[in-house]
Amino acid sequence: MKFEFVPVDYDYFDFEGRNYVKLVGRNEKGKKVCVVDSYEPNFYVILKKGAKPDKVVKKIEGIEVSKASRTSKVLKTEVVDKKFLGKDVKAIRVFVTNHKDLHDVASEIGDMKEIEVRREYDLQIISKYIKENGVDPLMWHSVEGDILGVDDFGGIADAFDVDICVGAKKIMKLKEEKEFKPKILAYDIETDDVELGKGEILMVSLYGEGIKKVLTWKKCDKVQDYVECFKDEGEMIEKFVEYVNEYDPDILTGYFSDGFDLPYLKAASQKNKVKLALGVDGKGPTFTRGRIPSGKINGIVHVDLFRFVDAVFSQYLQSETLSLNEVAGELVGESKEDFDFNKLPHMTDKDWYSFFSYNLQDAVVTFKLAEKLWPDMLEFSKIVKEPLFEVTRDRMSSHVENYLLHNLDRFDEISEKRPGHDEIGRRRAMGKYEGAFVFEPSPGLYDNLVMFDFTSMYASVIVSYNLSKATFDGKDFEKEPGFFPIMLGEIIEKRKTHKKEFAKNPSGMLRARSNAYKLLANAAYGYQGFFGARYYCREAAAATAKFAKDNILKAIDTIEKKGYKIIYGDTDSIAFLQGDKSKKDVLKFLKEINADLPGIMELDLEDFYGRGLFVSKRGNAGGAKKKYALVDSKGKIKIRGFETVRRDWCKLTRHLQSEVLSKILKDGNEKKALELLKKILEDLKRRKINLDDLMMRTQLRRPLNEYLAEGPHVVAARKMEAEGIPVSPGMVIEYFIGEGTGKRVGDRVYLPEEKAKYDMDYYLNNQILPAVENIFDVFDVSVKEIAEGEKQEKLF
DNA sequence: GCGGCGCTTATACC
DNA sequence: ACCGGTATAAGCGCCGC
Repeated sequence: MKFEFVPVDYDYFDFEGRNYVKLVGRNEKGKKVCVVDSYEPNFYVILKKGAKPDKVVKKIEGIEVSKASRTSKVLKTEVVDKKFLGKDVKAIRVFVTNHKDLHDVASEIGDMKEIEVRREYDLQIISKYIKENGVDPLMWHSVEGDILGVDDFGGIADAFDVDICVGAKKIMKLKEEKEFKPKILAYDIETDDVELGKGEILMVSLYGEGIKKVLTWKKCDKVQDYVECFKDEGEMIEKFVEYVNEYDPDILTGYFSDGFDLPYLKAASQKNKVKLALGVDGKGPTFTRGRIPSGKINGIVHVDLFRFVDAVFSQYLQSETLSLNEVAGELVGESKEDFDFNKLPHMTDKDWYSFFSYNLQDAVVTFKLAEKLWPDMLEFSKIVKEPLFEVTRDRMSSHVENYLLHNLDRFDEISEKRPGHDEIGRRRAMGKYEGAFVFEPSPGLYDNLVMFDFTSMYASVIVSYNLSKATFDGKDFEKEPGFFPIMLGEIIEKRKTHKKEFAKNPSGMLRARSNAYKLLANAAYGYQGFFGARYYCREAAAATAKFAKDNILKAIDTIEKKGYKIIYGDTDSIAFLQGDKSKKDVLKFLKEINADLPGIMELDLEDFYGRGLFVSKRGNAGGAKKKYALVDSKGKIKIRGFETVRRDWCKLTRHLQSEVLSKILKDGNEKKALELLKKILEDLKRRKINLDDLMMRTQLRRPLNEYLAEGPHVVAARKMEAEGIPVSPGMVIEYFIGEGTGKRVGDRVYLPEEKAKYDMDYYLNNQILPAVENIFDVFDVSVKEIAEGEKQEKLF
């Protein structure tokens, strides 16, 4: 039979000692299809320059490796002309019966004087399959094959709960790009104890197209039509499984579900002795080990949206935490409902109804977030050619590496290996190299600023100067363009093209595509300096930073020589005074600068700004770097580095400072800002400030026992633990400073629920004054004196 | 008991 | 451990007096 097919989930299995890849996806009719394809595991033995392959081939062909469960042997060899790190090499491609034994066979070959290195025995089988067979994730293919019968592959067709199971004869990518819309199902659980296995699952919500349910066993009124009630936890879980199977999703998604919902469900199903048969194989989820366990379900892609957001988007989001509420609020404009978990021990009927509603809303929000992020997941998957499961969990370094890996064949390149433990140790011990240039500004309020910035500076430096592992000869970087800079150049080019297309014809797909290329370009520099990278090259990373620095310094010099006054600059941006020049003059000058820039490097106009404020460092006379505020021609204010944008300062401070900056930038003087400050000082002293505005929020970044210094947030976290609230790394700890006698700030730490008077002096001297002091200093206004004055007035 | 200072820690910028 | 270096600043904790 022949049909169209889009692979969504990739897996492999062994049959009679050989590897087969199992693809699960949809056909053109929307049916769930499993396609079994054969795969020939192989790796390369790269020969030394001038070495003859014959002797090596002979040794290799006789190799057999016996393990407890199977014997793996070399099936065939091919002598091939390839490239390795840009150099022509002769290599022997070694085909082995089982992928899992590649490493052992490679070791068995051992060191022969003819052999330079062995490579590609350390790649994932699925990655190699995609790379060699070209069956790319989420792309439409035409498949020719036979429906599998009960006798094929030990009867796997029967074991899989899919519409059709086919043994592939031929799989070809379709020429035209066709849309694929996955069936997404979102879920969320609520428990009475957040610690895994300790509590019970009170309810499970499901939300997708045509499904909207809360399953529970706690409260059986038929008040909300979407609530279904069951006899116990086990029965509820069984029904959850049934609904998932019935809905037959491509994607089952949760938020933090790798770390919470799915493992909790698994533990609860074991406790209740019910099957969590979510997979098409009728089996429960498995958890791959790693820093964070990943929950895998056979034939369905389990997507933990938190992982994807955390790994790929977090640095570009405004959200101060990656909670579902904040992230969904920012990305889909929808937020969660409120529920007070303190009510749990004594729930009224009404409390239960609002709890159900809350639980449902979480699944709804998760579903909407999944729909919103779908174009991004899809594009990342298509671009780096890795399955959805991996793509939604990989960090940017892996994305860069996968992009390289899946494009190596165009360059005839054999893949470099992953660094081993010792190599990683050596790389990490190397220490830092010199990085970016930051211009020290003179504190002051400036009118009419121009900001230039280099587009994708580090990436364009890598391309323009050909900086990479394969183009480094130990001393200099070669002229002949290497595959890394070439690919990066393509990435930058594609980003440009898709950005333009998007501007002309906006769509979620184009936005996501353009964005994915942008993120890849931005991560390429860090990748070469990352100790875990296959194509790690410290010299390339250091040279990138150095050439970037040379270029910004040269541009600054050019701009200065033209008669402009430089105000600020950081890494790839330069701010200077427009002076008496017209915007047209500035743009003409920009063109002149661009004409002299090397390679693909490009200086761009970032914007014109009406005013800009720069302050001094605390205690020191020098100008503070990475701290400034600008206002553009539309009156939009851009604040960088100030306490306003730091989540570890209380709201009162942040709001006040933001208002102060805004007034100063808009009015051009400090008068109104000063009035505002006085009002807040007054409110603070009259104890009129809301406690919520005084809450401090600091992230716990390691387990409590690993702290050498006990900062206020660590004290707060210990208090929480003492009260039975579990704390863990990553949590944002909330507390306020109240009155007390202790010497340390930490001695006066109170949790939000604790009853205490706020420490007026602390909030005055450690929050408000420090945040506005340097700003008013620019106008020679001493806020210390003003605060003192207020005190005097009050006394009299 | 207190001020100074180095160190630890969190968070931001690009 | 899961992309890099540069920078600000608070608060702890130890030292010397």
